[in-house]
Amino acid sequence: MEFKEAKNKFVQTWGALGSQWGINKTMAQIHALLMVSNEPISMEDIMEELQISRGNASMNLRGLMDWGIVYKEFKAGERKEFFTAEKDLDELAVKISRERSKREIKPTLKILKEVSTIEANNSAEEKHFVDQTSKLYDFVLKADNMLDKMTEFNDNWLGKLFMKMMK
Amino acid sequence: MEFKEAKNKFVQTWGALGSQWGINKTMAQIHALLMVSNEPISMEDIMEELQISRGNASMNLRGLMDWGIVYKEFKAGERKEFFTAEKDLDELAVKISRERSKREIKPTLKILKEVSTIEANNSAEEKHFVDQTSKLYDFVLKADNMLDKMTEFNDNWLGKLFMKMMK
DNA sequence: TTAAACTTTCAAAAATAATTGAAACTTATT
DNA sequence: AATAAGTTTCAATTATTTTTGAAAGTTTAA
Repeated sequence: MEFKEAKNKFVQTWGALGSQWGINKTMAQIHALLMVSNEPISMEDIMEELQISRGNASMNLRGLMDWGIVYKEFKAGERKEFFTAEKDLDELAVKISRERSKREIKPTLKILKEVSTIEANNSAEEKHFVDQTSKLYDFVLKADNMLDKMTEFNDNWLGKLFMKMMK
Repeated sequence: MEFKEAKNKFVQTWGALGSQWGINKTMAQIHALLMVSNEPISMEDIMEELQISRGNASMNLRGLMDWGIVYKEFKAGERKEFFTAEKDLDELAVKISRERSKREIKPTLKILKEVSTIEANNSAEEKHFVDQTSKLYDFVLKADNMLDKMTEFNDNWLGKLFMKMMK
């Protein structure tokens, strides 16, 4: 396989994966492209390489910047903007999990708390509902904390020790 | 908040969350409904409660069973089929992570290996591509293994120790 | 201040994904 | 073997999400 083919395959795969994870295809593709590029890329080049419109490129780049995983760069003497992706994978994982926690897990926890604290009458049905949603609340809270700790301690001794233990 | 309202809120929330994670809304809603129900539910009841068609209910129940998180049950004397969800959350997490690994991570690793092992010429561009995709391969492999180990040891002493360490 | 270079926005169009419903299929009962 | 009870399938429809492209907005430079 030659470079161009490999690069294309990577971008396509990352894009398809994105869809399965609720991220739109183009956004994932742009990210893929920036990840494997050794230098900043202009919007023009992204449009060209992925064959997408200016509007599409603009909106998805904005989206990636909102996630904190793509940055704008300015090149001396150049008028236009260039973009780079966070290339440190540990850092990328931290940012993604922080953001997902903020956007999805925290709001879900709020709802779970609400619905699990209703006054159940003594029917088995209502008791089970309260019981199950409470368990879910605890579980999600635990998972969220764990993920947070794991990313936080990612590359320190504690994390490394854990990796060894789990081998 | 009264029971019916809470239940509805939970089902809606779980459904919305599903979409963000690449699971279709109805599938997530059916799962939610079964999770908080203390007894098996028939397809009729699911259709009624979620106001969906027979075909939709059938296909999404099938999907949930393929994930291994919903089971068919037969009630003595009853002709029709009833459904229950896996209610043990640790078990649910294990099944979901196993399945996602099989469906998404493993195929991705295969591609990453392919594209990261091309013969790079000595341009910085190609070198960076190989380097970055190799790192990505290692990272994804490590994460996949970790998740596997974590769910496997979920409720044994090692897991519990880890939880304590991370507090 | 004007014009050029570039970016953002957003309503309309296109693409994709989910849903319906009725026919085909299965299984159990008489 | 015929019928009834129930389930699955899938082409057509409907709903949702993404993309386009051109107008409006910004910034820089002469």
